[in-house]
Amino acid sequence: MPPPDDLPRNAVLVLDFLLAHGRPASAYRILDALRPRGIAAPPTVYRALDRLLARGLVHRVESLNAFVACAQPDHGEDNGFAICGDCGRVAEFSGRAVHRALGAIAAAQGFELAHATIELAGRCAVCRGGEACHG
Amino acid sequence: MPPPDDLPRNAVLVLDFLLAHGRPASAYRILDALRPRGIAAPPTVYRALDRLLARGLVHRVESLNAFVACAQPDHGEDNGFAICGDCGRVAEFSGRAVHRALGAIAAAQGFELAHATIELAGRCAVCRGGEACHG
DNA sequence: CGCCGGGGTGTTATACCATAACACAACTTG
DNA sequence: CAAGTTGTGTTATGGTATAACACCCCGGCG
Repeated sequence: MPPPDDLPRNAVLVLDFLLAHGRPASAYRILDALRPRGIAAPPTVYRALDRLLARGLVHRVESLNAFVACAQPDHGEDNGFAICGDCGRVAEFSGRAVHRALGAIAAAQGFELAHATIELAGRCAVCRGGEACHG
Repeated sequence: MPPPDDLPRNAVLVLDFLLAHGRPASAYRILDALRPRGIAAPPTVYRALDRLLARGLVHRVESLNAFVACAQPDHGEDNGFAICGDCGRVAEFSGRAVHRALGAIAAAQGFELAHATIELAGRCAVCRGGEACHG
């Protein structure tokens, strides 16, 4: 199931930008960044994001309405993000253990779990260290 | 810290609607419902929601960009929602155990956890039962 | 009384997030 | 070539959220 590297041109542009960006970016932020590279309208960005999401190369961060490149495309479906309120970076963790626990909670209510969204807000180790974080 | 019942008029209108509605509603959905009651513009709804969120009487469902009344305002900060993809209802669970686990995961990365967002997508027991769920 | 201040509200305008709908070019397959 | 599929470009629109400003009500206080 993992991604064969036959991505269309626009998807590559978007993925490269997100990887370089190193933190979540909104679709319109991506659009602005890629205008010089020939991307002119929102649907182009969203189409590229759809492909990348489908392959697990990018994740959506619900609480930010934003998207982030996945550093390790080999993990499962259910990921968590620790979102630093100071610098905006996210640390991703593959929440398999958490997922199991949540699956049990859901099952106890007769709920059939398809996908879990787990997002942690707080401050990352760098920002806690006292340094301003402008990276 | 729990809510003394001195809510402003508009907050009461919004909360009553959400309680009656029984599932998440977007701010604009709320606005439409309350237009006959004299609410005319988005900021009015968002102000009421801000109050209700601050008191824990309402929760935001990130993955739906929507809001839902909290049936048991006595639980903690970190809640989970099990969101049925068929009928749109959510079951809320107070994820204290989950929160502890997530806190440990975050701490292992030096992350200071302020708030956890946990949302499960899937199908609820009613909809799994085969009945169409139009409630 | 006259003044001030704060909270809640109303209103307009605007920014940001996301997608529908249609047209077109490139490619491949029969 | 005709037909189908995939990626793309473009326009227009709908849904979500907030900034900025004006107003009213009410309570305190000189």
